[in-house]
Amino acid sequence: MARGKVQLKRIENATSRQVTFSKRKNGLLKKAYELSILCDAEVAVIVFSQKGTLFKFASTDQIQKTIDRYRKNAKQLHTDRIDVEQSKEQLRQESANMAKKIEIIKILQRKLLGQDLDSCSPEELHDIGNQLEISLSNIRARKVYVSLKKLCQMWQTKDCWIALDCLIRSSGFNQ
Amino acid sequence: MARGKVQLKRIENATSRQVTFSKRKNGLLKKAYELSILCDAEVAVIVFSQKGTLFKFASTDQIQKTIDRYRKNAKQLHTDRIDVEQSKEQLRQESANMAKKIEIIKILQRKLLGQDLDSCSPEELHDIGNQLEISLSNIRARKVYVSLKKLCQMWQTKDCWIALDCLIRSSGFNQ
DNA sequence: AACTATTTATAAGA
DNA sequence: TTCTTATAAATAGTT
Repeated sequence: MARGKVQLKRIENATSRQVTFSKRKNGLLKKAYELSILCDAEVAVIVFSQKGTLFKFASTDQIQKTIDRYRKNAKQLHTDRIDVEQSKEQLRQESANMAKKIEIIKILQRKLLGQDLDSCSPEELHDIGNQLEISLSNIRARKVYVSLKKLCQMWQTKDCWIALDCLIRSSGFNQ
Repeated sequence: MARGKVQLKRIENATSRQVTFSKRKNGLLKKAYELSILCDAEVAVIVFSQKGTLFKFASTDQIQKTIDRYRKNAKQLHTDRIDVEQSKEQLRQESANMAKKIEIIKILQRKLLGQDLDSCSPEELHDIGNQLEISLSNIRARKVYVSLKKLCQMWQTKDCWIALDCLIRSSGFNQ
């Protein structure tokens, strides 16, 4: 813009380029500042020199923060996203595992309920049958225990005749 | 910068301010472009008009991406985060629900296995006992079916004597 | 949106 | 780097 028009292309001479960078960089930042003041606009300018030095201008705190985020480098934001995705993936995996677990439990459940037995091998039929026998005997034992407990309580409260009646009935029906 | 020096302060006249904004904004972006070309620098400029319209310049892809993030506007980023948190929360809820489901199933399972019966009411004991009886009779029926099927196959393959032997044994032991 | 008088920015030289 | 200065660019006020 002075002493000769300049071609819009990379300045080959390194020194010249450095000088021009310094001048124009300052000009750009000044212009940005003026624009923000005169027109009450929110302006942010980020300039990296070839060496990697950062120059910046920001008119407000809010954009300043955003620029700070830039300064921390895009990688940080990227990393954050990856972290979020990973934790979501983890949760998805947990869900999937639980779903499998539920399936497995349900398959056994159905067999214990006497369903889907055609998918059982003879050995499995045998094992489940045994387990059910054990379960049933536990159930029966528990019933006897519950009945006797009730009976004892009644006996203690002197409801002798009612207790005796219960004893007779439970031996006949409940078991 | 022409027809009178300008005071570096907010232009009060709204129209004037708008016009100046438009002109200087273009000038700023042009300068940024020139700087990036002439000096091979990485330049990004972000300008928000008073209305909130965004104008930007970026010399490279890498900063372009960062500027795109700006363009989404801080609110958008915030919204994205909320969305992410919500979907994570959803997954957490699903997991929690599945965990509950597993617990409920397991409680019944344990009872079907004849465990934890002391937590059962007499009615529940009765129901589970009935269910187990049903399960057992299904198991027995299945065993009979499997045995008979095997027997029929043997009969068809003319293994008469073996079949007969099995029949005798299964009636004695397997059932 | 165009014009243009001036101010500003800056390329080249010192 | 900084200063100088001729000249290119930008732009404030006007049309």
